[in-house]
Amino acid sequence: MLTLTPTDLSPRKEEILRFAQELFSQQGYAATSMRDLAKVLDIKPASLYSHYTSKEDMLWEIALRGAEAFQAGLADLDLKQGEPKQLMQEMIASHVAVIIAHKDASAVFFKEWQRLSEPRRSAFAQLIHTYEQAFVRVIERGVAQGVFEPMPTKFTSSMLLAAINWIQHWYQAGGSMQPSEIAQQCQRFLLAGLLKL
Amino acid sequence: MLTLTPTDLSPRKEEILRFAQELFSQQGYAATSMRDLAKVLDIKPASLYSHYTSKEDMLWEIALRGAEAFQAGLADLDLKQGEPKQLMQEMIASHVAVIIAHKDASAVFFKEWQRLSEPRRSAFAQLIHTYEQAFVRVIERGVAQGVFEPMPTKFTSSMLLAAINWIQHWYQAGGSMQPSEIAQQCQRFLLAGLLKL
DNA sequence: GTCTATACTTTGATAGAC
DNA sequence: GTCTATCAAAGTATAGAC
Repeated sequence: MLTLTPTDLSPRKEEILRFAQELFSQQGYAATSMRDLAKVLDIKPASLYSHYTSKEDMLWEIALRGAEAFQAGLADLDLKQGEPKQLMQEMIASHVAVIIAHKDASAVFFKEWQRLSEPRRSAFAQLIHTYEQAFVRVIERGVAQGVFEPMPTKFTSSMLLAAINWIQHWYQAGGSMQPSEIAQQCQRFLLAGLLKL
Repeated sequence: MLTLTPTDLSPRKEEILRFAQELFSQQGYAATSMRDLAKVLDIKPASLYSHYTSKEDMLWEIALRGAEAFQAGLADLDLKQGEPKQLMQEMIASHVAVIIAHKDASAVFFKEWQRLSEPRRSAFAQLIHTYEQAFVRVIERGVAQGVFEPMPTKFTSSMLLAAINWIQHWYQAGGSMQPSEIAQQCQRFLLAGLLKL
């Protein structure tokens, strides 16, 4: 059976995972070798296998942690009852915050999970789908209430998330825009596309 | 010296490139082997080298063709003088049209070019930058004219393009939305984020 | 937890015949 | 333009000592 929640790891495993995340995020999973990873950790490649049984196990662990972070961001929101406009603002803010706080894991959540082999790949696609559905539902509710413009809701929802996801490969801590300003600009730009004129 | 425009290719080279595009787009460049490519072409791996001297040469050729397609889409527009709102609508329509007409090359233009080695990688980054600058300039002009909302123009421009780029990995010919409807929805959603209220 | 040593596989690429 | 045959390098992973 497939476990869909991250595992508690020893400090050393955590440390290795942090470097793995960074490399997978920067160069891509397929283009990152165990030798590359060993080099940045300054150990021999074989030593990695005392901690993880395979490269894919690392990818899987990183992906699960990413998924959990995004889910957790929505956990405090009242997705069923909240007023769509306000709720969507909060969801956007949460999504931005997770990307900034977990930049490397986010890259795996967005892209690199596709390198997982079955059945993990399909299971993970399902986790992503569930997360995205939360956005679709709120947009649907906003349209139904006449607060949002009529629109293809799945299409728009995915486009909105893709717009925010771009922040992942642009953001650098210490850049010219503060996280709060980034979130604000996302809200302004994206809400405008949803709201009725 | 580095040539920055695509080469005229023999029919056979074109055919090989079409399959290479498809695999690079679907699985990623790094995760696609020459053996994979040979298999879909139903030839032996070694035969590929009668046409291309390396795997990276294919990637380079595909990337250049992608860049040319996006550039060409803007060629007929009066980027310097056009009225920003109208112009941006046309630029969005062009960008969408190129993605749909060159789905696989677009994936390379958006992502896989990063696997190029230097100096090609840097040269290509410059091509992309130039293309994106056209969007930035028009947005800047719109803000200056008071037609668009005040905003961080580079940030917004990149976010806007990222939103459209998502279409690349979503679009399937014969899907529920027609290309014209897709372009229309992009224009509606994204222009709203630019225009002054 | 890391090492040395190594097995085995996959990969990009070349040489030369047809 | 494709084949067979082959290589060297790089890849993932294992065994067993310290």
